[in-house]
Amino acid sequence: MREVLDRIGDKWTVLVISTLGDRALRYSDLLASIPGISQRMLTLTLKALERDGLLVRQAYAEMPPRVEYELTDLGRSLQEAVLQLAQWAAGNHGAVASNRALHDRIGVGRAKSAAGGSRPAE
Amino acid sequence: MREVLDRIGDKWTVLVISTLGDRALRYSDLLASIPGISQRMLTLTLKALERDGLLVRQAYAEMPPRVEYELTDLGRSLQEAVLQLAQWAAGNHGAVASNRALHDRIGVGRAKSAAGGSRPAE
DNA sequence: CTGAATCCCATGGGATACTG
DNA sequence: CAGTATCCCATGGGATTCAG
Repeated sequence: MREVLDRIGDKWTVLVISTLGDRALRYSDLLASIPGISQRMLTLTLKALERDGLLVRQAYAEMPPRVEYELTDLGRSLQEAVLQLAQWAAGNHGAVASNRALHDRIGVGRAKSAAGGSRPAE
Repeated sequence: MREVLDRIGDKWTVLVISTLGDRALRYSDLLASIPGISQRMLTLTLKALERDGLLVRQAYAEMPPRVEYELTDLGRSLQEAVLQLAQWAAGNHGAVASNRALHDRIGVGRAKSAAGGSRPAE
């Protein structure tokens, strides 16, 4: 459990995994598709993922050079689990937001049930 | 997607969520059940989770004081998604470890297939 | 285009001590 | 017991620059 967190706990890892669907993407594609990520973080994240066998790096000796990254079967299996979280987020971030707003407005103590705010969507 | 990560991306949040099963736990229980967490981090994490309606805090005016934390329905729905990850970790951390070992030993470039190392378990 | 290397600062988070 | 407050350092990570 602790191990998965040292792997997933890093947000960039999750973003790369979820961005990399079933298709292979180039370095520059990933850089553009993940808003806010820096070259440094993308490179480090890709290396770590390749090291763990979650994705493979394919370099083509062309001009200009082209490098593609693609999830392995192992990586895709992790992606599925990650997608569960994404779906949860999509379905419940509204409830979370309203709970937060209520909690902040009322102050600590009385935020018991925000009109179904604490009930999951899915 | 980015929002879920600012919530899940923090390892302590995930550990608290997964530790808090269907039962309510006291502050000291959580502190003991989550190896490595500090008082500070536990407190901050609990506050954030309560704020978002993922758990409720129940204080009993006794001596000595007792405070229990329990997941809300919303929190439990998130926990299910988190458990998917935990199961993935349990089933595949071996494959990840062998991939990593192979990658480190061989050096970059040739770690193609570690005897099924890149194939998911579940 | 795909990186590697360096600089440097913000913050995450541990240790410790104090309070209700 | 259940926190809160403070100190303080390690690291995460952005910006920038250089290289193949």
